[in-house]
Amino acid sequence: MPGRSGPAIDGADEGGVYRQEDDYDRGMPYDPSAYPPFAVTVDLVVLTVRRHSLCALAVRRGESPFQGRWALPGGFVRPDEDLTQAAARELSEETGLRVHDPDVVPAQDNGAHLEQLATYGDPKRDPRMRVVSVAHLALAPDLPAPKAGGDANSARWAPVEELLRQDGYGRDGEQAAPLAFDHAQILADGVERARSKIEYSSLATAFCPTEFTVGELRRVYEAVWGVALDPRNFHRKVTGTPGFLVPTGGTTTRQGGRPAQLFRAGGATLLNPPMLRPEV
Amino acid sequence: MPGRSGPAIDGADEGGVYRQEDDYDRGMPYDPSAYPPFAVTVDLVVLTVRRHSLCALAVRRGESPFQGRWALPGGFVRPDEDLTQAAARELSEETGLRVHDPDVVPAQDNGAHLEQLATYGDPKRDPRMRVVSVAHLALAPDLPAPKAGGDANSARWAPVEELLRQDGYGRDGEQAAPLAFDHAQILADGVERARSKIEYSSLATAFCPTEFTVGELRRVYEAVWGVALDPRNFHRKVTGTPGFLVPTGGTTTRQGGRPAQLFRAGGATLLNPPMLRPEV
DNA sequence: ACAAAAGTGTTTTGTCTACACCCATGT
DNA sequence: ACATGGGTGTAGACAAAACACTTTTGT
Repeated sequence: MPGRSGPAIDGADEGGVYRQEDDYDRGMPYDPSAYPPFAVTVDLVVLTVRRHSLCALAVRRGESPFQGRWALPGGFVRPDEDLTQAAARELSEETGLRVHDPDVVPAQDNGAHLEQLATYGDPKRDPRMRVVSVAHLALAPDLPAPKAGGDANSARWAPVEELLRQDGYGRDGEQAAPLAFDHAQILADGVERARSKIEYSSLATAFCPTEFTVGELRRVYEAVWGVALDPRNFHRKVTGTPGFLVPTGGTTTRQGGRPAQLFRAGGATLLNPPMLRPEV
Repeated sequence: MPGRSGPAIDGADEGGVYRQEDDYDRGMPYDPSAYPPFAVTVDLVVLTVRRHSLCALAVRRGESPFQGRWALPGGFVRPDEDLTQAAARELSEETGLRVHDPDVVPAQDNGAHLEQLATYGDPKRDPRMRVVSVAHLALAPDLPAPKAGGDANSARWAPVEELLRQDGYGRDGEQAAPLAFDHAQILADGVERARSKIEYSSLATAFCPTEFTVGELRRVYEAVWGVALDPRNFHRKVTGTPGFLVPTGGTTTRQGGRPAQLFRAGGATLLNPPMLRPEV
């Protein structure tokens, strides 16, 4: 057992405050002074598709550190709630979205998809204290407008390339300074997760309203992947994948042209065969 | 903003101890009494392939709660270390394995693969206190024998089906009681991650020694997936996938039969085309 | 009439599967 | 000689890409 001097009580050289045992779960009693105090938060990567581009929800920081910079929405986990509950609460507070109930299949309640993304715990990621943040990924259909704290200037949907760009300025002169903390990394990880997951799952429907056309679903894939897809092959593939889409019987011409069939998300969550992302 | 009364200071009804703001990162100063105290740990799902079956490392708990039950190895995150560092330290302490340096490609240092799995934070998952555990997944080649704390009876490699079985007994009369805490769920998630990830990545080589044959790699896939694969097609596929395997020039007859070429892991991490897992 | 978007059919090209068959060693 | 695992060839099933072509609306 390399680097292990004995069966406990390491870390005394950091001030003797914490007992950092290797084997906490072999029987440490509850003693608040016996473990290092961490703050645990949830941060949210909320993605949607607006005007043919993949956008994320960003909130403006009002105070130091990173005052005035954009950040991902997030907040503390409360003592009595699960991580997923905390993320769902934050999501609801920021967007008014309810989270889709996994027991209700297919997802026809217009709720958002929410899943855990990854956890970020670099000791220096927050200069104020040790914060471990459990990032979550939420996918939502296009929403009216962000309404954060009543302050219209404090939250917005921004294209992810703009939020991840470290140089230059955004579309309307918005300064494109890097996101606060390690949120650029979190956002990049969330986008990558979404990009890969719509390949082999029916997740792309989470970006669509309850009823949608094949063309609208295709524009979701095109926006998330940043590629152009052949409408004919896409149509054949998506309607031929069992359980992906169920026709509602209705049609719409809201996209112009010939009336298109309306579909709802089917019960399938895993697509077989998968949607293939074109090569680079 | 449904359910939101104002721009902060919720949670006072839980005793007024913590300020559970929605927007901690908009400027809360460091005040230890201002956030709920969480313990943060890492738990490890360490997988290997032994005797044609997928095995995980389990340690015996010496004290309450769950005294005498098997659990996953784990421990506290120290105040000055990253989550990955904590997991690598625990892995080294439990197995002596070094973690493969991601800068050294291909992985020829016999190090283990280590990645973050998911985070578990149910308020009741540990009866003693609020513990948020960041689980990690480690994949290792077959190892001599576990050496945990010098006590040979306190750690073992066990087939994952045995550890996940909630009824009956193990192979050598070992009681198959459920794993402690929520570790059965964590193990199941880790196994599922490994099973899906060897499909589209070169991760399966992490179960092999530095040099290995195509047959040995095939037996890894068979053990992890629990299926039989056609040796001829597997050989063609795996040697035909660019960057997956690099021949070393040597041969071996350690499996009997005709001498087989030896390979090292190639630089590729993502396999294209992927290895296809046979249908159920 | 024309543009625009929705769908269908067909050809070509490639990959997966199944299995016949040969190769090189140990006993 | 024969068992054992390693490796190649090949034919049929199947899926994907490319694209010609028809359908149904709005203007």
